[in-house]
Amino acid sequence: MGKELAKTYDPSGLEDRLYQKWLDKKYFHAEVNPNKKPFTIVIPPPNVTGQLHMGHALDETMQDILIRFKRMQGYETLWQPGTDHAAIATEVKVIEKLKSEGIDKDEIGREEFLKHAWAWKEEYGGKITNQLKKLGASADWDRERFTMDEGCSKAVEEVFIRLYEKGYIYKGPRIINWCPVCQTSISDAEVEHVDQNGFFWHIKYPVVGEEGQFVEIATTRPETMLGDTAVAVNPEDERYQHLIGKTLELPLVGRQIPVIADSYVDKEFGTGCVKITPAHDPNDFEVGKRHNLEEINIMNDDATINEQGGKYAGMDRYEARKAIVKDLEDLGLLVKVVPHSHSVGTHDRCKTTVEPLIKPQWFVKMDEMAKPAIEAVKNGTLTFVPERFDKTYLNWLENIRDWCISRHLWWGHRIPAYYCDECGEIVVAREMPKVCPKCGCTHLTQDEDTLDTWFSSALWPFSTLGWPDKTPEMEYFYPTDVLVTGYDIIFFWVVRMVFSALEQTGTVPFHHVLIHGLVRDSLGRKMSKSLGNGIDPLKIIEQYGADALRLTLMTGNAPGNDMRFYMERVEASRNFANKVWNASRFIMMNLEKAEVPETMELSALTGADKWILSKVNSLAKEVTENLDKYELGIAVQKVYDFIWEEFCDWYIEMVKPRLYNDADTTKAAALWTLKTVLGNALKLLHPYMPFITEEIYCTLQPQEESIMISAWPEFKDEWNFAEEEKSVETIKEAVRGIRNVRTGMNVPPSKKSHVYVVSANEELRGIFEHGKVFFATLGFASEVHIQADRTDISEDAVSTVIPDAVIYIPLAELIDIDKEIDRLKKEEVRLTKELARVNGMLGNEKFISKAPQAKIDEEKAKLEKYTQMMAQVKERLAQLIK
RNA sequence: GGGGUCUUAGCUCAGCUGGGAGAGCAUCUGCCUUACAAGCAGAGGGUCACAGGUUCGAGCCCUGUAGGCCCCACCA
Repeated sequence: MGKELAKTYDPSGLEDRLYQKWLDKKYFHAEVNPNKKPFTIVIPPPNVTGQLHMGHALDETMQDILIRFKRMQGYETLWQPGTDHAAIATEVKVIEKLKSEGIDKDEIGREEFLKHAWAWKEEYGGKITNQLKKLGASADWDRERFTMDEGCSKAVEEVFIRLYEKGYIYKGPRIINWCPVCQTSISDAEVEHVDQNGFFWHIKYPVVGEEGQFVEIATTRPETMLGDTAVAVNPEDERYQHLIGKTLELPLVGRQIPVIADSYVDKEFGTGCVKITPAHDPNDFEVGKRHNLEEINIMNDDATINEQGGKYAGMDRYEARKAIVKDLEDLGLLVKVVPHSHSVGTHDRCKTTVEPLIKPQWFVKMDEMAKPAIEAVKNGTLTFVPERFDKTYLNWLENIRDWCISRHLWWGHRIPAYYCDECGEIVVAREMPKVCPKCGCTHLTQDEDTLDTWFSSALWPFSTLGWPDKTPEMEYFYPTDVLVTGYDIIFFWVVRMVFSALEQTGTVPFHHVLIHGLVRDSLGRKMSKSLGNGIDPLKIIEQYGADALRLTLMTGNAPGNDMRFYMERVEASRNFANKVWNASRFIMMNLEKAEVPETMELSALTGADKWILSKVNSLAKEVTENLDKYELGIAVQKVYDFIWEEFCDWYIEMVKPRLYNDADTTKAAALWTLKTVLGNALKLLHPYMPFITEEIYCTLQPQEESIMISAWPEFKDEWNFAEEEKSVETIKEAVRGIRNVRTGMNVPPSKKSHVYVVSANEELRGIFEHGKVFFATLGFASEVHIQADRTDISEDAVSTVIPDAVIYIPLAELIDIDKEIDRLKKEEVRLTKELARVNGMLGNEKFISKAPQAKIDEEKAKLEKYTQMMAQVKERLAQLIK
């Protein structure tokens, strides 16, 4: 084709073009194909109105790597994409937008509001998926889904009805977490506990009928006293036995409340007397149930005090607190105020302090469904990678409480429950019933609330495949293979998908859960909007390319750990891309100048060719093994090292003399090897760096359509050359020795020197004889002599010792005998240490009797090697010192 | 209160089932060698937090200590 590659790698322009090509060719599209094995991943659906951040970039990159790897291996790979309606987040955004236009949500009403919300979704919904495309994500966009599309909504309805009919969904007044700002209930998982410095207010409640007698309680929330219906003490508490059963007068309110005994009270904490407010505290709620206490709700939905609060009605909860404390103080009932740090529940989205309130809500009963989900991990049907996260999962499930699924929102799946206007009968059904089955009334009203976002995302692995219908996709692609997500979402999502899938489909939704950590900023801080320290993946892509970003995200950190993101690492990745680019450019330049045979007799290859071929062969094996174990970072590190060190720094340099000499009979072999090894290395790199590898691969082999659909390299026995690998390693060691000596003496590359390799080992001399050319090109030798003894070598030659050989470099005018002796003595010290270690091991009877034979043999071989090298060093020293 | 995790080179981090301490960046020394200065060739730099234990052998396993981070939990 003769297409020239630019001198430096420039990803801009190239990436969009290649992505479009892949789309046009439908490479991402998966179809049910009985002739192939399926491999499926469902994307954790990003919020439909969201914006791509580094966390997504990491998550999607990992999935794309696995998908591309499996696709090349010949699997029918489905990466199922889609987005989540993100109930609260989206609703809040829409409300804000309407507000800015002067429109009030409540004025326009539900129907009109939803029109605006859908319009918003249409406008911004495509944004994040387009951003995923910039990353190179090879998801099957033809199958894109949305949690509120028809199919997913049908699945939601189906599950709700099934669970209701089974008795797993119930409605009841319970104390729930209420967000006064978002004006909705939220689940336990959405409550974030934050430590706050508050106060302990000690307050006296007078004992009725006993003038001057008080009970001292301590509270962090004095305003809730308006709803107190008892004071509790521990039944074992000697101090307060006489109080149990007595009646107190609630200050400011005047209500008479009993002193009750309940073991919930901790004798050691506070005063040992606890005010009980069943309507505004989850614990007190439980106590209240046990003692049949009245539940007095003192708050409105916006956390202002209601008419139950008497003179405080209308005040905000914090205003009321101030006023109440002040009034108590005036009455002389405030004993003291003690600073106290405690954890306060806040809404994870808006950070508002949650108000526990009693409200009728819908719940999912968890105890029964949790069991098989626990079992699935315990018996290995479902595994976490890394393994330690199964503890997080199990810990949550084993302590799970019923799941509050109703939300006082409009944007979401409306609860399919209908109430009879006459008798209040609840009917759960797919459609509004015509008549009430109980009283025959024809007026029913649908429940106003919608479902928790996670209720629909819990069904995502199968709702996207067509469930509850028995679709071919469900048959073929389900259960999915692996779920990739962050550890921060195990409770919210992973757990709920697992128990939902087990309940509805009878199987786990995926076999493995690959967990990753958070991407932090360079100082280790969480990237956040409020800190303004977020790094925009799209900006990085624009500047350095998606490949560089992807490589950065995949290197330098262990699975499941958080990583720090800093620009130096992106630059390092970009530099690697450039390295790959230039090596390929070099190879293509040479390929243009000569004919390269399609196939090559392996016997025509030189030792160096066989060495690198053998290396890339075992690399393919290792990388495949690592990828199979989800060791994505280790795998790419190996490819990186191979390409940069072995292939570029050694093989390409070794092969240059052959390329520059048209008379060289092995030139074709060199070209064939360069092309073959590069091709395989590119394939191994492709899942990580899809764009650059595609561009090079198709330029290198214009007859190939795409690297994406090329076959993944497999280990081949006939490419395994153990002997050549060893020989080349020996030569490399010798060359390194020569370079070392020369650099140590500040000899510039321009100054060539003779090199004498002296070895009594005939086989070794043979190897060096073959490697002569490498001493010349890589070791700056003008002449190379391989010989069995020191004949013709001047006394003042510099030397270096390698196993079974000594290399001499005569540099008479440069030699500094003292420096030379120093270097040899350093080597002597090193060898002495090594010998001591090896002798220590081999001299230890217990080592000999207990260590594996292979290890013993290894150490014996080392002993021999070091002994021999030591003899050479000593001999050389003797020559110099005499 | 429970659980998890971390402490390894100046910085950021790897180190798979225990068998001679690694990378990137930074630093120092040479090189504009016709693929690449976003590069090449070298060098320096670590009692692997501390204390015990198991083992022939521990950065890796066990126990404890100190410090950091995270998650869960109803201390009013």
